Amino acid sequence: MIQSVDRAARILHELGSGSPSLGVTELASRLGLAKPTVHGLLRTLEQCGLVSQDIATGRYALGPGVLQLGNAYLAGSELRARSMLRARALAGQLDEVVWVGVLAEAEVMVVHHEFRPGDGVQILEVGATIPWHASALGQAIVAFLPDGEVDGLLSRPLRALTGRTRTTPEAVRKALASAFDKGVAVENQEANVGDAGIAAPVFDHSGRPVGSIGVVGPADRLLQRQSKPRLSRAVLDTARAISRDLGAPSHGGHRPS
Amino acid sequence: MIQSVDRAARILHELGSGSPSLGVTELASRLGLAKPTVHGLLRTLEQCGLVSQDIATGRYALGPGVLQLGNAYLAGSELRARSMLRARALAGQLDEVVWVGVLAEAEVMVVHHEFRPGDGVQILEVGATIPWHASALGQAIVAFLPDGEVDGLLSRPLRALTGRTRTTPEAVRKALASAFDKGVAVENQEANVGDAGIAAPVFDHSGRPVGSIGVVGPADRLLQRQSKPRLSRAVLDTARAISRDLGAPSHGGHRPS
DNA sequence: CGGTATGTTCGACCATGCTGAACAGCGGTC
DNA sequence: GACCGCTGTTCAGCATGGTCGAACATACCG
Repeated sequence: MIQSVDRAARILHELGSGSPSLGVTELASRLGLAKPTVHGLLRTLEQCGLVSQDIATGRYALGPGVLQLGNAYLAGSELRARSMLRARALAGQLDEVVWVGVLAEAEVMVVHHEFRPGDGVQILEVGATIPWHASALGQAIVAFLPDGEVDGLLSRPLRALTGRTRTTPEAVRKALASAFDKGVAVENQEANVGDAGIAAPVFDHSGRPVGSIGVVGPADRLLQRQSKPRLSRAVLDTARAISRDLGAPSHGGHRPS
Repeated sequence: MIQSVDRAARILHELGSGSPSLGVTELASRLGLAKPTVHGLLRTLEQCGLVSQDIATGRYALGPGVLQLGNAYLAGSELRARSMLRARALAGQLDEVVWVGVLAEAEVMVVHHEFRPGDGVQILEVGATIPWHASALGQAIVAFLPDGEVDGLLSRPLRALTGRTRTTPEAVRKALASAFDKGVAVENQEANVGDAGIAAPVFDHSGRPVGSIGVVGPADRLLQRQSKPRLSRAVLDTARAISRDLGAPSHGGHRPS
């Protein structure tokens, strides 16, 4: 581990978590480093375009270079490229919002967002992250990971976001077992009150889950007795098709129908 | 300048420019570094989530952490936050695509994209970059920068993207003078054949241009004799309103009407 | 099976990164 | 206007962390 690169990354992480800008002294305090150390790292990051300084206040913020990298990440994402058309078709077919996500540490991050056709004002959620355990997208991926990785994730704190969020490893394991058995994860108001999600994992050529695709929307609409099976089937079929596009082995990871 | 942080940033830059994934040997060659050096940097970046390795091929690619930072950059952008509603209104009023951009090195980067209402399939361009001199968004910002910064930008190569791209410092200075005089930059098929742009700068509380807002679309529609003055006025008015929202001094930077 | 090219590991060396101390500038208070 | 507190910035000495040559392990190809 190269210490100074790790420190620079932690600075970027701090600048990216909540406060739009931070001062040298504040960053030094948060990271437990000397001010000249932080200052030197910031200057280098600034020269690279990853950070910029507000001249008037002296405070630092993320720079446009990170957006450029984020965009490049999306452009290079094979999962996203291969999902987009099928996600659009799914959104049209089901008349629901469709998201594609990947696991990033203990969260699932949206890499593609297909709007519900005909809806009014919607906010693009690409780049947004949700704790994996509180979302169908996240549960769908983790359910198919190797045991060691699942254990690792379950050993970390499982934060409650609503009153319905499952936060004990036992309860989350149950949800994962169900997702594994059915091939589809269902989440009912664990991330947001009123919202639910249904998602299925997507596998790559090696048979490993690399992401998931799912619908998100009002729980009373998605989890209606007649809707849920239909939505689940459509999501699973789309996930399988994307997996095939990515070269996944037949039934690789997925439950046979 | 901290060398190892700079090297790490250059690795990210290489991974973000074209090829979706690169090997250690290829990166070492491009950067003129030893393979163990690159390997160590990649390992650290991987632990930070900014890079990930394809286990099957051994190659490295940008990781989800960069998308998270890109998203955080957008979330923290005051220019973007204060532009969004006015950009939407402008797109509705003019029935055109509206972009908001910021200068990033020698390019202008789209930080907000408002779709043309009613259009069919559109690609979100947030994060996309265009050479500043070949776009109205870029010219609108640079026209109001201090002379020293303008000179610096003009001393760099001015690449041609179409047959109409102005590439000599003299020609670009003329375009900048016109943008300065009128308060609005107009670009006719310099970035893309068939497309034009009309943009105005946005100023912050210190009176410095921090971005621009403009319309982009087919040249024959935007630059029609009756359209152009109407679009220019609406874009300029919107830019002024956003500048006021950002606390810019009255007529700060903008030309008085 | 041999050759080639890759990613990875190891350890010695020295160049770089780190930090305490000090300074410059700014805003607030009296 | 002087003083104080706090910030970002600079400097130089020192210790450590980063670099890289050499070697190795692995995979692929003919």
